[in-house]
Amino acid sequence: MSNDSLTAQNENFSEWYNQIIQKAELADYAPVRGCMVVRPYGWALWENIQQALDTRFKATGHQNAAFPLFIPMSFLEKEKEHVEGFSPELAVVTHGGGQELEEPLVVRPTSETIIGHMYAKWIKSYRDLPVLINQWGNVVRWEMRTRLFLRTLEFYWQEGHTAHATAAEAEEETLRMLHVYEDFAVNEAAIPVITGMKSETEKFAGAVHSYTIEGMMGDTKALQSGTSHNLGQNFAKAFDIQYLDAQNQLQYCWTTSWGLSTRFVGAIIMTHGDDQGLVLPPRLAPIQVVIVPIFRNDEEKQQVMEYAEIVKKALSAFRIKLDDRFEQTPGFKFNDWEMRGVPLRIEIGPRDVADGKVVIARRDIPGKAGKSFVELNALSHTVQQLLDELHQAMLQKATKFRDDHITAAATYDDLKEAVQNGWAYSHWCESRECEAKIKEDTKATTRCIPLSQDHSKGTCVVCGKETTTKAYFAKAY
RNA sequence: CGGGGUGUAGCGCAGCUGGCAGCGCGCUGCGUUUGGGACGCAGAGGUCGGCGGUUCAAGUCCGCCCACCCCGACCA
Repeated sequence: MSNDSLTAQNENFSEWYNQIIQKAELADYAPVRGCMVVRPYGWALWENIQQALDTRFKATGHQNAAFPLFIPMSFLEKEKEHVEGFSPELAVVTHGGGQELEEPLVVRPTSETIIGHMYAKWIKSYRDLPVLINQWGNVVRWEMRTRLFLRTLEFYWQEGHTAHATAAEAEEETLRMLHVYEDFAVNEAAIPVITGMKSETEKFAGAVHSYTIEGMMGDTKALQSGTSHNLGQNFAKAFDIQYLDAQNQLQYCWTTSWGLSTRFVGAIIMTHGDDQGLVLPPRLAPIQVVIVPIFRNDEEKQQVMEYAEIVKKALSAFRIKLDDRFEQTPGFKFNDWEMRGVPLRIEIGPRDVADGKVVIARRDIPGKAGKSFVELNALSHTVQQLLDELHQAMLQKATKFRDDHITAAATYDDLKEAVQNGWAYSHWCESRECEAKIKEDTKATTRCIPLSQDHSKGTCVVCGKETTTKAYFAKAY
């Protein structure tokens, strides 16, 4: 909307991020501290994320359902680690209908407890298992410091909750959904992520262990972009989720939970954005192709608009918008749509009408270099091809950026240096003490113990103890 | 909760030793424009964060309060 220059550079990254969100009209601040208003353009992006995930959930046998926003306080208190983890950030309702409530209600920070309570009623036999349910909804966590999309008091997400007959099945499910998130991130959002396990200190409150997809943002900080938890029998025991097995023996279930939130919108912004603004991954972009008509007089306007309608029809398989704002100049629109991250722009002027062609400009390649002429009859095919190329190019660029900023740090000095502007990948003895020392000295935390690693022998980067485990260390959002 | 900062038009800001409330962008109307952020003319838009004090006179000086932002602590 204005010609203020933006720079996606380290010292300005935070400012850049906020400006992009405002200017691209993704979200706005609500009149309540820490609360976010998601605007239509931002919500359209979220809806595409929802759809991409939902398709994958259905394909893996999950069903959607809805559980209440309010949870009795006593439910939260049933799982010890869970309540300890969440109590500082709970919003509590004490009054309803003008009267004080007998028992305070918690606005759900997550739904393990109430869903666990229901599962206990629903599950009686091994024949009832597995239960595979997902919920789309909103949750509230009273965070001290907030950032749009990344950490807000209220956020939108999906939370999957499953119950299984055996530990092995639960673990299988936990990893299956982790890989669903990985597949989504890579193949829909063009965000390369590292899949791994969270350390004991970083895991979900109440989980046996937690997995994460970890992404590197444009300022090299890490973002936990989705998580999958193996809850073991912790919640089954707290909520009496039991079943009779084939030998008529009463058994506790094994449960999992997994979630991905509107935080992922922040991941998209911070992974792909550039000095011009947003760059949206083609498969999730609310508008994949925008048509900008160019004309000088009424006669040209009529010709160009007629032609533009034909082009629009030819591309009806895509999410397409014809920018018919006559009061704005083409140059303005070019910049406007670039800022909003639209992957492809089609320019149609009198010359193109005469030639039976259009100009297509790629968002990821600035200026003339990203423009090409395309014949009308090859248009649909070319657009599909370009969208795919764009996706691949964005994935490659982000992958290269990430790999260029990961250092295999063998010594503690190397690690301290590496986490200043990137991630360190180092041997670690898995002790809380060494983890805490790194955090104390550098503000970097263990991001994850990656699933794929060679388990070569080495010594802990902090204490020197022998280990075959490596982990990523980085500053994080 | 600690440290720092900012509150003046929708947004971004200027406003000095107190003296008629301003600028840029945006917005409305008309006209000319339109292949990389157009231009002219005419307009609309204000509880200067709030309360109190000093003064002939306060956006400006003093006191208190409030809100928001940034950096910490804390956390997805």
